[in-house]
Amino acid sequence: MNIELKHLRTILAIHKTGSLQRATEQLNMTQSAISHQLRYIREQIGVELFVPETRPLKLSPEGLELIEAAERILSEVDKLKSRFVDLRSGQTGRMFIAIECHACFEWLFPVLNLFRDHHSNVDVDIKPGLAFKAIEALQNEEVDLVISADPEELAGIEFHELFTYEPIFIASRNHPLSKRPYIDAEDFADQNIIAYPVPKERLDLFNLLLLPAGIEPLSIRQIELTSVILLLVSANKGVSVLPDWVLQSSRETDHLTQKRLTKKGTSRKLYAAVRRRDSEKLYIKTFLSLSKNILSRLST
Amino acid sequence: MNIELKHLRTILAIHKTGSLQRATEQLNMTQSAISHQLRYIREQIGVELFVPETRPLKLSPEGLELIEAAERILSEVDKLKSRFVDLRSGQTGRMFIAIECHACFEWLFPVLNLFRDHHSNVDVDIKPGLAFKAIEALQNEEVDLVISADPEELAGIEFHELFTYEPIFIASRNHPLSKRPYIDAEDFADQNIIAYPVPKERLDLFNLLLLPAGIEPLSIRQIELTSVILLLVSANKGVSVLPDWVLQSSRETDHLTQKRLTKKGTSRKLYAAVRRRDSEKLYIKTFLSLSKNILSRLST
DNA sequence: CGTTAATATGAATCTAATTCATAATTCACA
DNA sequence: TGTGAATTATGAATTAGATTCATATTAACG
Repeated sequence: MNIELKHLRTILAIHKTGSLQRATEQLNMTQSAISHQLRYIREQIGVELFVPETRPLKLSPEGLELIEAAERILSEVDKLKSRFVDLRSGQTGRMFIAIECHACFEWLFPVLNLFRDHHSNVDVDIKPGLAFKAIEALQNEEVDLVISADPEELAGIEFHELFTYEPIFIASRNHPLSKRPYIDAEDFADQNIIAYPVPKERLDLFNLLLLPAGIEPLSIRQIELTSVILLLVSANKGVSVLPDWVLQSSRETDHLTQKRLTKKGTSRKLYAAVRRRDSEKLYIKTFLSLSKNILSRLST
Repeated sequence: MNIELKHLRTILAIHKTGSLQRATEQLNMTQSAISHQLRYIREQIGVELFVPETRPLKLSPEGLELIEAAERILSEVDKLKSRFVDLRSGQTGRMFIAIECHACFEWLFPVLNLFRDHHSNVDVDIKPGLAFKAIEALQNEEVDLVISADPEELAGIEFHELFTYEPIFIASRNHPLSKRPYIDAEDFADQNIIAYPVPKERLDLFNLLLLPAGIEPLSIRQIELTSVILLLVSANKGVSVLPDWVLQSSRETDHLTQKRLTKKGTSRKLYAAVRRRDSEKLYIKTFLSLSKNILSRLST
């Protein structure tokens, strides 16, 4: 027995209009086509759906059952369709975020709070623990957006620039380096560094200064939470380098000095990577736009 | 956007087998056909269902949603299909009964009680008030079975003989006619008749005797309920003619005499009319067979 | 990195749905 | 009841669309 949705729609149209003739308008088919189809359906299900030789067409009890089931099924299908229309247009969807950049929680949470006001239908989550494989996870569709500082050329992936920030040296007010106008690579040679627990090459300090200069600090202490890093630095247990936005938005900077790295200062850019296919989605655009403006919001 | 059940089945098969190649077995199609279909579906819904360039094929979040909906929809369709298989085979269905014959309640209820044991899935009802238009209602599919004493040749309608019965004259023990060995048409000329409230031509007494003989009784009193007729006859308010089975199964016959109509007695047959299309249905067959045997059951 | 297995693609083929033309029914109204 | 108008059914011709075949392309795994 082969039934297709097309057949259910035909039966429904015949029933609603009361005749094959009038159903032609709804279905955009000739009366003949409808008649042929009706016969096919009758053969398939083997049960008379309409009382024969009556006009207007009257449903048999079996036909009535079919109509009821057909309405249920078709409405379910319509729901599915409109769901996909929404998905396609970005009215709704999933936005799982991977962050390569450890400090990014600081601005990401405020962004997501704003985001929720615009797109409460979008299923948002932050997937930690993907730090290194984040872009791979994006290609795999395990996540839908990656915050990264290292854009690459990849098929199907787009990197959108979010904002530029400056990595800033911090130390206790009592620290010897707090006298300097700025900090250079060599200054770290005898320092205890406090940093996020990620490979060196992904820390701005190493990336921009120490690795190019070939300088190794005295020690590196790895700390997960930004506020703990600030605490330890305040207590003069070491020095650190954090993005300027972290220091702007934190309330625990009273006992700290902040210095530029190198005389001219340094800068890095943050990017959001998404699959090209997703980049037109409304909620992705919203997210990008909110992210680009978040720093000015945080500083006010 | 055009989606058919076929497409849902294809997606489901691909997902379950994990590859187009293996889905060929389930779907009985070539890999090429499946690939073409998959592309068509993608175009229709405009959303990537599988993560591209991965093997084994992995569902995208949207694809997962589709699968879940597809399973719901297809299971609903399967339910509908098996419903029709049942309907066609007569495992289930509707059996609305119209009775032209007023006294038939007497044996119909016992039959339906037995019937329920065999076909609890069948929706049974007795539709009163259709007395005259019963066969028409059968053609209209308002009812599915008619108990009738007057078979006709009608397209699409079959009359199945149930049993033969004898219309019997009853009167009070004190009634003058109770002395007679049998009753003839002329005997009714000065009698008060008690009968069901139906047109004369549908009463056995008139049908068989009085109309052919051109005899009019003194009066006719119309009474709905069989037990009330028996009561009135017992009380000598008039005489009546009832089918033999009524008298056999009744407990209120003590004060009555029963006489044959005419010396040789009379007989009538009862039929069940059904639409030809329904006559192969299991439950219809069961009903016919139970009805044919009901009289012997009642008399024991 | 090459070999193997799987998927995608284009053209050809084939199936099945639709239309066209027309016959057969049914309905309404005289 | 019969007659004309409207509706449905049917068969053949056409068309659309689904499937296959042959083959190119792409991933997977040693």
